[in-house]
Amino acid sequence: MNEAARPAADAGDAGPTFAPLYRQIRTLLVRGLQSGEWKPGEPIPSEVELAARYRVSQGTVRKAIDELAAENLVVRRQGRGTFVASHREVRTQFRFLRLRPDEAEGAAAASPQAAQEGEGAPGMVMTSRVLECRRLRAPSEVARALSLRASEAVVTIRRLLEAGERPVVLDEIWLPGARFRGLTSERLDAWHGPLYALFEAEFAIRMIRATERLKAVAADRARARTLQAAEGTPLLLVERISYTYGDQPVELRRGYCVTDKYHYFNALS
Amino acid sequence: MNEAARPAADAGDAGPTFAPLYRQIRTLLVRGLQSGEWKPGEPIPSEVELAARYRVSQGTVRKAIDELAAENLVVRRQGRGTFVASHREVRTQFRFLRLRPDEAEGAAAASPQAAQEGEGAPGMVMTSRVLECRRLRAPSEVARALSLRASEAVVTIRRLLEAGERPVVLDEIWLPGARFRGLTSERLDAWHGPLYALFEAEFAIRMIRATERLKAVAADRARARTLQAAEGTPLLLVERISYTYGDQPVELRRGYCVTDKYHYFNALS
DNA sequence: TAGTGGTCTAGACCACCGT
DNA sequence: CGGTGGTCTAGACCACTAA
Repeated sequence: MNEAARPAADAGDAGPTFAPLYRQIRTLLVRGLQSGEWKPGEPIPSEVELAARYRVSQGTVRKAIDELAAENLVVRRQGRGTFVASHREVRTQFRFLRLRPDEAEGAAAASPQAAQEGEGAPGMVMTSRVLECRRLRAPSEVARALSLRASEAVVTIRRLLEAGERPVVLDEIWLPGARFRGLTSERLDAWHGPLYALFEAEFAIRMIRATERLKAVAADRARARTLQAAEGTPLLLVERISYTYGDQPVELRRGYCVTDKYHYFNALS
Repeated sequence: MNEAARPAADAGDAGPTFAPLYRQIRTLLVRGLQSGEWKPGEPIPSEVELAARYRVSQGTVRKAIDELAAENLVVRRQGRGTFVASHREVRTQFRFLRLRPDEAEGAAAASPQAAQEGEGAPGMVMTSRVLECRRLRAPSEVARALSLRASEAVVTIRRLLEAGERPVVLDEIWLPGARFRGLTSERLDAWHGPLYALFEAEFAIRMIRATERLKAVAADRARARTLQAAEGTPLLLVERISYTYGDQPVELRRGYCVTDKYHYFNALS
């Protein structure tokens, strides 16, 4: 690929976009992920193989993959290959769960380096209890967040995260109904593990990034009761929108957290 | 540098550490930043010059600088050079301020791509009012957070961030006294701009990363008054520890935020 | 125009992994 | 052992910036 027509990959054609070669390759790789050509947990072709396929040097493929790895779309494993990231693997399982117990941070405090990465959730043994799961027409505000037409079908889930007997988080979740056909209370009860792993395994939807807005709010009567807290207790409200490939919003989630013994962790760099 | 003794830079010697060449170069560059050889806002030597100095290829220097750029220690500017990052520049000024007004997110919501980066704080015109600045012996808990000996000298600052007439954040800050000699209330009043820019300009201390723990708490009597809110109002407590080069903690800050019209923004990826 | 970072290539060798 | 990602080099050309 170094004679003519540089700014357009000769395989597939990434559209009339002018971008460095490695970005075009990146786009092609993302398409492969999005289309399911390579599934979560599976390896993608080796660098030399991809270089041959796209008629570019290995270095160029490498730079494309570097970006995907930086965005956690893919995981490199020396000597083995490059694998499609999955919420089913322990390593990345709790990537989006930032709530941690206040104590047990001894290690983190001692080595700030380790705390910097949002890695792992030590001793985070929380059990999930589904309170409700039903289908309804999207409230306008939910429809807006999920880029749906007004009153399109959505699935809503309410569930409680508990540490031992102690309720910690009340999640209220909305999902586009069209993408989550067959999601029922029974299906949820039968699943043990992170929700995102279920979505990935059963509905072929992988969350790749999210934005969150945090506020402190007072617990209303109902939520206070299910969280076994006093009405008016300050709760940490975490409003999240999660996106799949192509920046498509596929989840709106509001988590109400009791933060007397837990905190939301974040690293700025 | 390709005949002998690969795993040790021949200039300076980064210690008995075995690491890829580019990491050793990276270490040397960080030392240059830390020692003040290159100051915030100034350019570091060009890639070819550094390659010559350290006797490595330009590609190796490049990879080292890539990492520094990814960590925001340095900023690349095509055609001009690579510059030491500074809190005085508009681009990176509010890198650590995650509080945003609820509305005015139209743009961010429309293009999630833009919202992903913590870039900029649109229309964030908050004025700072210093309520208190004095020196005292560190409470044990503060000493621990800042890695100081018990009851060593610290400076404490209390200040209010206001949007118009409306108090939004009450900050309680602790700094190691030894590093901040001459920091007084007058000095703070005379400064207009971010605190971190002042620290950088007057005390040669650059914050490069931070960790935060967020909780929802009820406003006590005193804080409720200074925030012009009712006692018991839910406040978002942001407890931050900031670090300079070498992972040295140099600031403990507790921010109490009124989040009825503002929220804390975060992007997960 | 000269100097800077940005892209792309080709090839060498190393470290790690599974068989 | 062969295959994979990881490092390092050398050189070419491009895009941008400033004088």
